[in-house]
Amino acid sequence: MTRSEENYIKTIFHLGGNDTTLISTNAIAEQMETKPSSVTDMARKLAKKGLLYYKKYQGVSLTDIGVKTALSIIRKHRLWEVFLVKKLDFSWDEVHEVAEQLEHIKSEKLIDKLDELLDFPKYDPHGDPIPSKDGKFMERDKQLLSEIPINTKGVCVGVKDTSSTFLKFLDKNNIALGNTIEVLEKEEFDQSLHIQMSGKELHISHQIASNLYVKLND
Amino acid sequence: MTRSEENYIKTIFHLGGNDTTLISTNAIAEQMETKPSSVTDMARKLAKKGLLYYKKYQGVSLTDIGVKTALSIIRKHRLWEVFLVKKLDFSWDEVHEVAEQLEHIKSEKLIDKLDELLDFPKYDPHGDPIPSKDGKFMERDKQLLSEIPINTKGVCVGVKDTSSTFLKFLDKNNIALGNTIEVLEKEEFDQSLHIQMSGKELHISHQIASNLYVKLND
DNA sequence: AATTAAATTTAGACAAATCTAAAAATTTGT
DNA sequence: ACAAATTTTTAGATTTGTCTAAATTTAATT
Repeated sequence: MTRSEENYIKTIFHLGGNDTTLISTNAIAEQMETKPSSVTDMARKLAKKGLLYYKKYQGVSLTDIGVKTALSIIRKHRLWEVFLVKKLDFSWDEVHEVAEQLEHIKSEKLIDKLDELLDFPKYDPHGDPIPSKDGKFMERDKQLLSEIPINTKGVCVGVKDTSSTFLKFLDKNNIALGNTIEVLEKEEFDQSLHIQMSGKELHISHQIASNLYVKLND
Repeated sequence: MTRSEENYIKTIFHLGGNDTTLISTNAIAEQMETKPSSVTDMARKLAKKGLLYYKKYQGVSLTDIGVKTALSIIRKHRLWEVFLVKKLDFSWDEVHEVAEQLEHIKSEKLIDKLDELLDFPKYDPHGDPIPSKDGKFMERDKQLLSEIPINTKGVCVGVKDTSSTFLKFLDKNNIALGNTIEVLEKEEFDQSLHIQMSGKELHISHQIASNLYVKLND
């Protein structure tokens, strides 16, 4: 598989192509910052290779092989992200770009050994699950901070927005995965939240709260 | 720089292009398993980019920028090789292929942090020197085992042939970098050697001895 | 249901990197 | 030094992945 083919497969997966829902060429083009006509060409090619189904004018969906391929690429991407953070002291807003390159390195041994070096991590630095060698992964039971009731406590386990600006903002406010958060109060007016975290009280906007995942304490 | 451009620069450097000697397009083509006409095209392109001098029908040599570029790629390649051996338990005959891919990853921070993780190694798993960030490196003072006199002792510090078959052969015979070797006797007939290593006596062919580097004890 | 709007595909072109076959330059051999 | 052999370059074609602009299909609107 070429790098370009891999990027298409990965994008289609992220757009929800793991079930039979058809993904439009337009949606893919937009996500990949390319033109719909280019997507059409590639869709044909990947369909012929058996990685996806392509219905003219309707869109594409991944075949079983396509899904397996996507999970393998995502596994590599997320393992490399863990490596960058845990072994090379990258911050979580710096890893994506480099992992985009590293995910295309072809060596099964490399990725298995990397997995071992990192002690078989289950989640990447943004809280996203890392598929196992055989393509299984557990999506964590989690909710957006903006959607949990007042006076409940949860642990911060992930981010929805993984943009550099958002992650840097979180760093600046000492919001990190693993922190325990309690919702003290919700402002009716702008849906901003008063929360307690690491002993301190904090006021955060709805925009922030709707991009932070927490796992409720059981 | 594209991956292809980087491979050309690296190959030209290895063919001796770090001085003003002109390297023929044929030699480059043979080394890279491509056609001379392809080399001509790329030579033009790289000359226009200022990475090498190209004299029609004469050959190419790297500019200062070209040499710097080559050293940067070689630095990456060798650091990744060390990583694979030291951190991921690859054997020295497995690293080349993967390092060929990893050397093209673009991130200065990545390579600097990797250098740090590995404790700033000076040599790769085959004994070849690793250029520093600013392109300096020390070629070790070494000699081929086949060329040192009888009854001298040396430490095995490198291999000339880095092919998988040769490296596997060395493994099988417990010959590794760092071992102390003493030449006991040379056979006039076939120039094979009787050596002492790790307490044991060994008989090795000229072919082996002329692909092993040793550093004489001082 | 007809027309307009939007999405998608087709057709043709382009850049990068390569190749083959023919032409040109250089080197070699006598 | 001149012809033959070798090396190198040129010219034109190919593949991959992309693009633009035009044509076609599907969806939306009244």
